[in-house]
Amino acid sequence: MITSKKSRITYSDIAAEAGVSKATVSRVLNDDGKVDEDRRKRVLDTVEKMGYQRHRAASALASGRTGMIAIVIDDDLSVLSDPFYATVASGISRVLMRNNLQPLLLVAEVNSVDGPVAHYLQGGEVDGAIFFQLHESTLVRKLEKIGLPQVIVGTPHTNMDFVYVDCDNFGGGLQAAKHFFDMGRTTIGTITGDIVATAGKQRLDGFLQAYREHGKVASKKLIAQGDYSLESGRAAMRHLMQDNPNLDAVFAANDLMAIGAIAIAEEAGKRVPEDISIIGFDDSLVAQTSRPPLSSIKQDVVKLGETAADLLISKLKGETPDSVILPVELVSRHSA
Amino acid sequence: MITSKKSRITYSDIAAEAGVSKATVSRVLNDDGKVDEDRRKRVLDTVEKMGYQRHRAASALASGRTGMIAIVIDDDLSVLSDPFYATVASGISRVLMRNNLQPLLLVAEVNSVDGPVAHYLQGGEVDGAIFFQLHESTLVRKLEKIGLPQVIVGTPHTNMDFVYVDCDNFGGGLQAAKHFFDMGRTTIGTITGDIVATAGKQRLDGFLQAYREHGKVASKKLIAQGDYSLESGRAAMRHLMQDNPNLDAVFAANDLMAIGAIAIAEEAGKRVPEDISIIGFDDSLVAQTSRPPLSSIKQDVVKLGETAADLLISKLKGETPDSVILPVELVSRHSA
DNA sequence: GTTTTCCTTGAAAGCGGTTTCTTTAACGGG
DNA sequence: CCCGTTAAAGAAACCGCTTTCAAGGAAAAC
Repeated sequence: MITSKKSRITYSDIAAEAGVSKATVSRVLNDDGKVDEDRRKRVLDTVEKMGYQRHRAASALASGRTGMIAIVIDDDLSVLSDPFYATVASGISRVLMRNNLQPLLLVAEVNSVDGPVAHYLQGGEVDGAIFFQLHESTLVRKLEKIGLPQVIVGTPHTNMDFVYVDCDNFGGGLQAAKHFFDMGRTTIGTITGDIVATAGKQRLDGFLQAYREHGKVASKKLIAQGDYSLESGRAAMRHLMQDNPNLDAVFAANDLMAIGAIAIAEEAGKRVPEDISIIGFDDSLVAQTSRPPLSSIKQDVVKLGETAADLLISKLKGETPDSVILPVELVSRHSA
Repeated sequence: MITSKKSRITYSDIAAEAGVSKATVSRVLNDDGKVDEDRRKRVLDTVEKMGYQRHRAASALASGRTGMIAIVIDDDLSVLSDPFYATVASGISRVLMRNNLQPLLLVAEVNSVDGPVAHYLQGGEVDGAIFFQLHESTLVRKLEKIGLPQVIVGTPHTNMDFVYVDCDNFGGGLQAAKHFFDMGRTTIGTITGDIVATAGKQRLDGFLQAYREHGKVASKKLIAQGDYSLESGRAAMRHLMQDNPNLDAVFAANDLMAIGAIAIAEEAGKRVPEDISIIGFDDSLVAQTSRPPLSSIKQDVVKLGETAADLLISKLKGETPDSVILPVELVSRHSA
């Protein structure tokens, strides 16, 4: 046997060894069907024996399919400190690799419709893209027109028929508020996130729904706006306590604001959870390290990524999958 | 002008339009030099005018260079909740894109020398790889032999001549302990991280160095081992306080353990920072949300990623860059 | 038994760049 | 003014895989 220096093994080698044509090898390796079972087996054995590895670039060039999926993350500083993205990405990565697809990480300014990212995605360098929820969906819309398969992590604002996956924000708000009612709390406030964005709005809507289900209406004074930052949580809590002397429960749209709220409550001499119960959202690390440990609405973030990848793969196959809403769950710690 | 349906613009188009050969176009676009300035300009103008975009796969096939860089992250659950990785990755991504390279995200089990990741990296699918510090460096060693350019984020255990980038762990420990001495503290303890791993060991060594510079030696009772988890921080702090009644300062090798330490100190009736000062490491989000806010050693994590990418690009050019240690800085909050 | 149809198989033409090799042109020296 | 030398430009081969197309053989239809 002539061991060639270090030249890679190609279809020609396989074909020669297995006594078939390159075309047949290709058909076998791409599950094209229409191949005699004997030959098929022979090819597969040879592939295995010779340790063949597909040359992606060659394949991409010939077929037009690159096997690359872009994970597009808007390069906003707030993104960086949030473990959420890394966790979702790991879920995505796992599923894609299992399907022989490569996750391409694009951290960049996404806002412009003809920035580098836009060009890149339109240039046929990827077979599909997974976007994280974005404020500006013009790019997504444009790519949709072009026909690039995409999936969005998070609920898009505009209710266009994008395929997306998100956790049950509404249900989370509902559960939190219900829990308070079940505890016998009466004056339940909420600190919202950015309610222009969908997640913030839905969490608030769920919260309001719980009031409705109890035949009540949440007065405006019980709703304070935040922006997901610690400081905004503190400010909002100050307003809530000032406007509602009997305040005995607060649902914050994320953990950071919840922690700010706890701090303010205790500074005002209130005990948590005895006097005021507090529930956050995300069940992040800070929820566990806070004192008292923060009760929080938990979402399965890895699953979020896995689902996004599954949806995209489904689209790649030409199917038209429905968007997915993943369930959330209240993790009871000490604060509620 | 005949506008072809949607066929992409190729070298042939450029060549025809500019009145040169494909070869010349290639030379211009790859900075091969040796091209007449006039033609060069003409080609570049034409490229601009026609909105040409390079076809990566074709380029990769012909040249053998894929333009892809793997970012390899060991798929360990602990990874997922740590924003560190995402932040580094964003730094990497930014620099790579600027250099027309693509970051490929590989989140997978890295440990095996012939697992899928290993095969992938050896298969010529990427031009280089950036590893996050790993316990098992056999794979890296193997790839080094093969000649794949790689850079490691974090200090490798084995002091082989891998190129790596890390923050100044030693300096961080040193600074923290020095700060305590400068404050007039006398009984300064430390809670170590995993001291089998390099970072943990170096932070401890820096800490010990401060003692030495003050002509003292830290007794063994002042060193408690942790494993970076909140609970281990609590346990270690209990030991420290028990063994050292006069304990008045603690340097913890990460923020999470520092927060555990604060909790234990306060439970024991000590005031932070009046009775006991505490400094953590990482300056993570939890340092800011903790009460009292945690003083911490801060590293520039984005820079870490950018540097890693710069180093790799340097290697790609055939240079042999030196490893880099980035400076750290003490962020004073309330706890020290 | 012969003709038609269906289906598997192989040959070959790309896919869009890169690179070697050859040609052509320019320049300087004798 | 001619020849040798050097440098830039072009032609063409090639990278490894996919896919069309035509051929051939088996099965089905007549």
